[in-house]
Amino acid sequence: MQKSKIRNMQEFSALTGLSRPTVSKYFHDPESVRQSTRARIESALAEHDFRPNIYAINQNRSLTKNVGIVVPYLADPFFAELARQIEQCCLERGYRPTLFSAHGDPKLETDILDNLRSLKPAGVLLAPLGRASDRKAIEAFCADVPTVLFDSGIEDVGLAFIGSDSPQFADLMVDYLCRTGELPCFFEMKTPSNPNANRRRAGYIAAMERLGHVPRIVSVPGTGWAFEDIGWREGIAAIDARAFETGTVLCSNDRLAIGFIRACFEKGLKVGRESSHDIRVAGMDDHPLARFTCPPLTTVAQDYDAIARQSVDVLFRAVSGETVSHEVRQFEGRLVLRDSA
Amino acid sequence: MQKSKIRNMQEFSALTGLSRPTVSKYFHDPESVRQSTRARIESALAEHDFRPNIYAINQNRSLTKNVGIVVPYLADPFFAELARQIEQCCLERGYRPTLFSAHGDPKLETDILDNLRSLKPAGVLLAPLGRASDRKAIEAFCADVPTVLFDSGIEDVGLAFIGSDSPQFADLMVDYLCRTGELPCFFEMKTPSNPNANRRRAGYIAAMERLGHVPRIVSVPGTGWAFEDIGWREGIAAIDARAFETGTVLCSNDRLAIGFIRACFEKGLKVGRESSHDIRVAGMDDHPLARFTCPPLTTVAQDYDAIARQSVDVLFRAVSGETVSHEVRQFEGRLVLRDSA
DNA sequence: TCAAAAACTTTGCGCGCGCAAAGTTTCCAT
DNA sequence: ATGGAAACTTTGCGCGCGCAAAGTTTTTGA
Repeated sequence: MQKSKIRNMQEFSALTGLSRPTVSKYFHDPESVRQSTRARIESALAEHDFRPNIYAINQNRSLTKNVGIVVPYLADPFFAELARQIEQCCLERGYRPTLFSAHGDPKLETDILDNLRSLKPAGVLLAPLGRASDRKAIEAFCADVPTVLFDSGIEDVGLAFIGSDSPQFADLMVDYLCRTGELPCFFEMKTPSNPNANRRRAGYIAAMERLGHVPRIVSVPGTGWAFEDIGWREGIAAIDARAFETGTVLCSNDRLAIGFIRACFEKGLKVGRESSHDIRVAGMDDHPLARFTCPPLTTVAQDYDAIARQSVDVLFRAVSGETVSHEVRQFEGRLVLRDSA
Repeated sequence: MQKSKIRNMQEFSALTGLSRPTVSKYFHDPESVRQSTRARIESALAEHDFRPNIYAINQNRSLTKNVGIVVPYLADPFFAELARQIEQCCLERGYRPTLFSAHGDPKLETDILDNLRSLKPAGVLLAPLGRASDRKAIEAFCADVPTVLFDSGIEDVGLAFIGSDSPQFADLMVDYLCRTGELPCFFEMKTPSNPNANRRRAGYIAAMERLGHVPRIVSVPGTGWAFEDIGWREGIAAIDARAFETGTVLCSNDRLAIGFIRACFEKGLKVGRESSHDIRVAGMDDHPLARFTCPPLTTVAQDYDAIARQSVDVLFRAVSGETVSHEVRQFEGRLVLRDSA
């Protein structure tokens, strides 16, 4: 396999003695050419190591193997992990995923969608920013490109919405917390960046009322995606202000909880479920690091695997011609009992 | 701005009454066409909302605005954050970054590089997997495409290496720990995935010897990128085996430390620098979540911003014609004193 | 005012490849 | 052997756009 200056398929095909389209056919499916032809190509390949230009391929293909994956904030380990699993699913099925992060910026999200059109993707998996998203832009995009929304849905937009059953998450945890100790207060950002926060609050309220309790919500200021920081700073402020009427705090998500646990630590509040502890703290998501707080965080686990697998599944079913009516699939959460609550 | 079926620049230029190349010129630089021409294009644009296909552009451009960013494992918040900053730097300079993660897989890393050639990037910023990388593939790639290595270098490969001064990291922390308490043991993975681990161990050994102490290294088994998990499980095992000869543990990186702190918590060891505590724990990196352990983690901060900025800077200097001799820039770490040590 | 210079626009070709239709070879049953 | 289908290969054109050279218009200077 020597260094070579093969610039394109034409040049490569020349030194096999075959025509370019035949070689092209081989690259599309090695089995589709005669055995003798295949051997000639592969021996040439062994010496010259040519690879077709993937973007030129996709420019002309009627159906490409490209898949776009868009998440709102990739530096959030939750999305990083989910994106990773989705990428793997796509690769396993022989597709070419490309990952994009909106970095929390609606403008960037729209730009990404615009660029994605140029990629001519077979389909797109999109976790929208949520409230901040340019809804019209997303609708327009979904009308043009087969798109599955995941994590956060927009009513009747896209082929499907695959995510978690946010109210059920809250319900599950509220039920557990009420059964086992003091009633939970709900700790959240007043203007949350992540899109499921409102549904979680609603779920909390509904669950509390169902059990005959008065919801107690502590909404704190803060914008952006530095949730741990907000959980910490505003957690301290809330503790100082005696904002929590009970000794149990349900955080809107694990990252907030991670920050809040540090706040408790600093204020000398011992977190845990034993009666010797001062406060119980729970989160939601089963963030990759939720197992590593001290004490480890009790939370409701998102089914990463099911969301990834199902999203990819629905997308490829639709792409391969199956007519799919707008499907909504919200996986239930699983209570993960650790020591924090 | 009505929905339109403009498929390409030709169609678009037709309804402005101009030729396609003129419109192309406009998209390349709106100032480069006559004011009256520009007005015509922009009014047409207002009605039909056309955007050139970015991949078709890059197929033909002699110098594209594409930049490839490759990291070894994107679900690691350290790389996610570094990649995010690099992306921002590229965007600010009018380039189009595309992010790739090797997901810890050398084969995937090579595939990514091969695909990157098709993108015809102006340049690539690559944080290699390290020892696991296919060194030849990387060398060959760097010979063809202007590439800056960051985080982890390969001798004399690429335009430059921009990273951190790993030995200095260890030196800084060892010095601090020795000054303020018991001598530090070094806690690391025997076969680490992340590439700087060996240099950190070497730095630890050198620093200890410089200060006249005997290095004490605890190397634990474990593969892959679930460092917290390894730090936790193997941390417990090491504590049980009384592997640490002193009450101070310097972890090879923050993620390991996060796991190890949980191990301490479970074993009832109070982590902290006061004499009332049982053990001091320190890390390296200033991982995004290092501030949120309990107690917050004392560590050596990588200069994310400098690494991102400098990498992008060197790359674009080289891309814009400046001849750059292989530059190595290793930023010093900054001691971040928190409460864990 | 008018020719030369500058600024701008258009023509024609190429990038690397997919695709359909046309041409060729191979295979098999008769 | 032979005709015809099946399998395979080639021809010709198109994708959406950049680029250089050629053509056109506008600006400049004496």
